Amino acid sequence: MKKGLPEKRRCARLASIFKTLSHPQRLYLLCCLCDGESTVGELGAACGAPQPVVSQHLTRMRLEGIVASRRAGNHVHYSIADPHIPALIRSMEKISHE
Amino acid sequence: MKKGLPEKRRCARLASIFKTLSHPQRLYLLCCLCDGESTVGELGAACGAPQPVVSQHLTRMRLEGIVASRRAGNHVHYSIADPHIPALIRSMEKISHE
DNA sequence: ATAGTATATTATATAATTAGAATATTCACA
DNA sequence: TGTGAATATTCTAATTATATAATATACTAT
Repeated sequence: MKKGLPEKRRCARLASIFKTLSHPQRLYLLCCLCDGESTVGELGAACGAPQPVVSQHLTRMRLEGIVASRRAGNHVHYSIADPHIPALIRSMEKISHE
Repeated sequence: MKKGLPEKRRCARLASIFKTLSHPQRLYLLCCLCDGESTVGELGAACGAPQPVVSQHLTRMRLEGIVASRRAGNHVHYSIADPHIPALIRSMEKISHE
């Protein structure tokens, strides 16, 4: 047992974030949002998924605190909420280009 | 649709890695391994899980290419296989201390 | 060969996630 | 107020992940 290990409670929280990132479409949505905010419709077009599915994924990420939403008319704009996420995604993009 | 978005195939690969990281015990094991290689027994003691469970988690991470193993006598030493993982974990540790 | 220790595998029951379809809500505007 | 567009919610079936227990393998030393 070395120093500096995270507590197990904290591991559970971080694992939960990873779980939220562990779906290909959610990850793609997040990558899109790293370029700036988008509406649900734009995101759906970008990832080619049916609207309810996109909405479900966004809701899940919002509940996890990863993205935020604001309504403008009858569009809803989503954006990255946790400022550490883009760096995490950049770290991730260096991984195994196999 | 902006430039520089990862391909969907690549998102699937990266999401799979995230899924592997999305279990509290696996994440804890990885954090332990960031301090250097350890045997299955040491890891089991560190995270307080039964031996078969630890072994299952390690096998899964090995199949994903995240860790590697070498046998020495009847101990098996595990270590981080993908050199980008520690950076990914450090990025993650900056996230939401809630 | 036998016994003991360390690690790995398998089986199974349970729980969680996912896709897909249907429907509901919210808002703008005629 | 009523219609259409954008988004959200709910439900169900199918899939996948997990925990637990039992058992198997690999190696060392006697």
